[in-house]
Amino acid sequence: MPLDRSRSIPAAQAALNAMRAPQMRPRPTVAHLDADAFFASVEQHQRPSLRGRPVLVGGVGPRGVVATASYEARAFGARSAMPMEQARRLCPTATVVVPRFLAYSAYSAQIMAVLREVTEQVEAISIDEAFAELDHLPGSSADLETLAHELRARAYARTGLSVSLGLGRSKLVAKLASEAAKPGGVRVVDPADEDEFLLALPVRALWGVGPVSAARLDQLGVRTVEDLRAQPLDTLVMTAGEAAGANLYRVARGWDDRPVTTVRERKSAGAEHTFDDDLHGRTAIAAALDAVTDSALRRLERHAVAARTVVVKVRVASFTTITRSVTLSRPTSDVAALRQAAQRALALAEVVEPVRLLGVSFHGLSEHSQLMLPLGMDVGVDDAGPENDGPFGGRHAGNDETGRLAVDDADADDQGSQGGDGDQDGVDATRSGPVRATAAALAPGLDVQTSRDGRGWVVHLGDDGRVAVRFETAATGPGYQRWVDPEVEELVLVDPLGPDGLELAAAAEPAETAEVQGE
DNA sequence: TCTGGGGTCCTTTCACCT
DNA sequence: TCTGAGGTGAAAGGACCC
Repeated sequence: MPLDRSRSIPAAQAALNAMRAPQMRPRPTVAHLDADAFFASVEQHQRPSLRGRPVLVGGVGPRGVVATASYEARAFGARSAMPMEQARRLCPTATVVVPRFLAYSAYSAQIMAVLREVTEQVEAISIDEAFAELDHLPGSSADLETLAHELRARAYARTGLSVSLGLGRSKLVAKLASEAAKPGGVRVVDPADEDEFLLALPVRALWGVGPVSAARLDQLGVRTVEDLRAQPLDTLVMTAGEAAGANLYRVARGWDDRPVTTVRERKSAGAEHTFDDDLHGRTAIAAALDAVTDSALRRLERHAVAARTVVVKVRVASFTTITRSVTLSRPTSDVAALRQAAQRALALAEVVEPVRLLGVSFHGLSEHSQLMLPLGMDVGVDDAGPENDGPFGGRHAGNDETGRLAVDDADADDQGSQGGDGDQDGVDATRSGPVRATAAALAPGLDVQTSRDGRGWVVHLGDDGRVAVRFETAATGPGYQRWVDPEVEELVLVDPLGPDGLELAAAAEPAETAEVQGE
């Protein structure tokens, strides 16, 4: 993790700092925990018939991609971010399911709790990853390694999931160590062994070096961290840019003194959707934008009261992405004003091609909202006035009668949306409490229940409207499968169970860690 | 092969102000 | 009054992460 997301510094300062070695921790007290194939492992834990079998978690629509492949599926070449159709071809025996973020959040919370039992300094960096600072604990590297094994065992006991732990004297090394420990291991890198560990790694292993940077470095003949260390600062800056170049210079030397931070400020919130079929025509695109804006508003209301900038993202059929934004004069929670700003930004994009993706995100988040003044006093990028009916008086269908964002409405609207599973996105998989299943609301992997068989999950949707359901939970062992016709027999969508096999608390707010998507 | 979704951060460009 | 330098903020695009 070479890029310091938490402490942004000006580029020139970064270059200057790059030349100085920081004061490093004396012992490998930074732990990085990473759950192995997290989404797929949760599925295998809750559905015993999937254990030891290839599982693909992701979007099931024609444009879906793989969020996580189980290790069994990886053996066939399936990988994260691969188009689902391609992964299916590589691994025809794989079971494909949509993500269930409510379940993943519950497992994540348990894993994070294991870390918090030994330190308050836990930094969750995604749903399945966290740093922990252990510098308050006495003892040698061997003692810390013993503790890491214990944490691993505790996480397994509590969730049934395998996690890997890396320990180093920096976040950089700890993260790379956990990667080296996978699957299901512990790796402690002592300061004395750091160079040997780092120098052999390919540059692509470093956080912040993606395909583009790796290709540029390759042209310099830089393929390993050892190659990287041989490069002067100015060469790296010319190759990767001011900030990234300075970071590469430091990372190549193992220089990283970033603290483990427990709080992070959210900068934006939004939603986007890739359509199964491209949208044609201004009317259809504008209508679809309203729906995406509503999804984004639901996310916004979970994280902030108001936003100032609305960014619209349009990906057209040729896969070109256009973004346009509208910044209001002040943050607002006025749903109508935010929706309208999104429509204005869309107009600025002057889209002529068919549209495959629409996204809306809100920036300039604020805990406070100010009244929107009517009569064009709210100056945007273009000359359109806010056209609302006065303070909080949105004309459009808002989130409540006042048009304001309802901040107390904890939802989990996007459960199941990862992977772009078309119109099934965030449907009833997300709702608390039983919901009568309809064909449109079902997707492979969702939790269902019948009065006759109890709890199960959707394995397959038949062409005739019937649903193949396997009735099992983590507690039952592998279950039986049978066809259910929802037209004839009551089939109910239910919330997932937690790692303890108990019902999740109704309308539970997903853990903060769950909101960093992906795995 | 045909490319998701939710984010953060960086770089470049431009407008505006002093 | 004109011009340029430098700072700042917004906008847009892109790389990268999980």
